[in-house]
Amino acid sequence: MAHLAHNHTAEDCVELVTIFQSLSKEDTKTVASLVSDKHYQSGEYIYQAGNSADALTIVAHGQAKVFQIATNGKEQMLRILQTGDFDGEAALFSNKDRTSFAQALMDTDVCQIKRSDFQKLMKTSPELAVNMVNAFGQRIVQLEQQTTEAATSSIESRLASYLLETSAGLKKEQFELPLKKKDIATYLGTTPETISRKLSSLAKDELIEKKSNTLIKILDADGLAMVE
Amino acid sequence: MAHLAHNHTAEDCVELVTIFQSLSKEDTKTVASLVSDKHYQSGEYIYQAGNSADALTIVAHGQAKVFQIATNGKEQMLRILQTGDFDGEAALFSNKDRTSFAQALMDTDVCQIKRSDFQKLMKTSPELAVNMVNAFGQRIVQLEQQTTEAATSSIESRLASYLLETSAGLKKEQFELPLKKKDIATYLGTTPETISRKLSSLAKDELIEKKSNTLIKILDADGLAMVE
DNA sequence: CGATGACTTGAGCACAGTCAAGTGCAGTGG
DNA sequence: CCACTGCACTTGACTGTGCTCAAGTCATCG
Repeated sequence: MAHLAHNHTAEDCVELVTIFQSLSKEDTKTVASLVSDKHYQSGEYIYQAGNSADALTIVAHGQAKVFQIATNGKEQMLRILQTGDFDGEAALFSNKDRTSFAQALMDTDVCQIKRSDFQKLMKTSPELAVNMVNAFGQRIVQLEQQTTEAATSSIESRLASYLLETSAGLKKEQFELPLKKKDIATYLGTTPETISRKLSSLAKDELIEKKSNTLIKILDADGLAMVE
Repeated sequence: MAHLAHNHTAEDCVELVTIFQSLSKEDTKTVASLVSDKHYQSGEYIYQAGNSADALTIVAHGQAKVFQIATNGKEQMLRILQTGDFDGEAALFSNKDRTSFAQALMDTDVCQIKRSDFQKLMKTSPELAVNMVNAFGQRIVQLEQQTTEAATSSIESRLASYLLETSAGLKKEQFELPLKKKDIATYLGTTPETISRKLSSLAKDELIEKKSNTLIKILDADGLAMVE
């Protein structure tokens, strides 16, 4: 299945990803022809630290987590890739090894473009290059905010923000937590025990309601935003 | 002085900055003609949050700190701009307002290129665009590491890493701290008091020597790297 | 020489991490 | 159909890191 030009998933990828939007029809075709696609089952690794980072990875369908292992062995989640998201910061600028892991959280289709192909493409399509710079810029702003929030806010506040973001992303006030508590914990730089306690605390303050173990309803969004 | 093409500082900027290296001679001239330069005294703000972010900022000579103010009012340092560094993640990809501040830490010369000029330039010079993507990629990797380290390591460990990085950057085992303790504190997400205590602690363990208030000598680099 | 700001040191406290025991649920096999 | 295993999660008790507040020292500069 992989490496077939113009197959269904490859076209999906090209259509899905913001950096490829606003490209000429011709460019779009070229991109599709360079894309290879692959399927991963829940729990499988899409790539691992130490792999040579030689491809841009696009999630065509599914969900994956990207994380690093700190020197002390602790896991730190960097981001969740949803359908349409892509990853390849490191992949595209050097021959260096990857420093992070990506793991499928459900059955997931991804597309990949080789670094060398992509760099060639950028040189011939200024549109694409500009889109790429813009996408990276947004990612940098988002990372800076994550860093700032992690360093200056309490866990409870970060958890509240996380719930608001998740709710906004799904456009629902009531939703299933898309991650295991363990994963939420590493995302927020804390432990599952603390997540559990803080969720109870937020529920006690009537800011959220715990419908079930994984089903959360937001009762007071403004209140959540003001958690210190 | 500002807005004069081909002036001395403008050429400095173009030569200094990695993203402009490996450009054709012609492109280099074009860049230089688009650059405006400005001088800031120690303590002056180069830009502030809320300003429209419409220019790429390059440090031609001097040093500046870039920081954000968290919602709870705490200051978080994002990075130090040294001679040759540039800043403009947000500046270059949208018309959005800035979310961060940049303040000169000494007398500092900066150059600026307007967002619109720069985007035009990228479309005509694929080389530049590729350089830009690569530079952003490196910044993203660095930010991800900063996030991971902040979330998973103790202050003492982060301080140790900071000292090692600073030492490596200056290529000296003995060096003046380039920042006030207050600034180091916000950089590492802590307080001046804690910095003071942890430095004493590292000195007691004979990993460093406090020659004076601001002069540090690294005694045991391997030991520092292993601080938990 | 006094004033200002940077830094240090100390005491008390709170947030959140660790460790440990227990609960609930899903999947497996008898 | 129920016991058993494994895993995610919860809850409790304890501890420690690092923050806050406050007082004191030191250095620089007018």
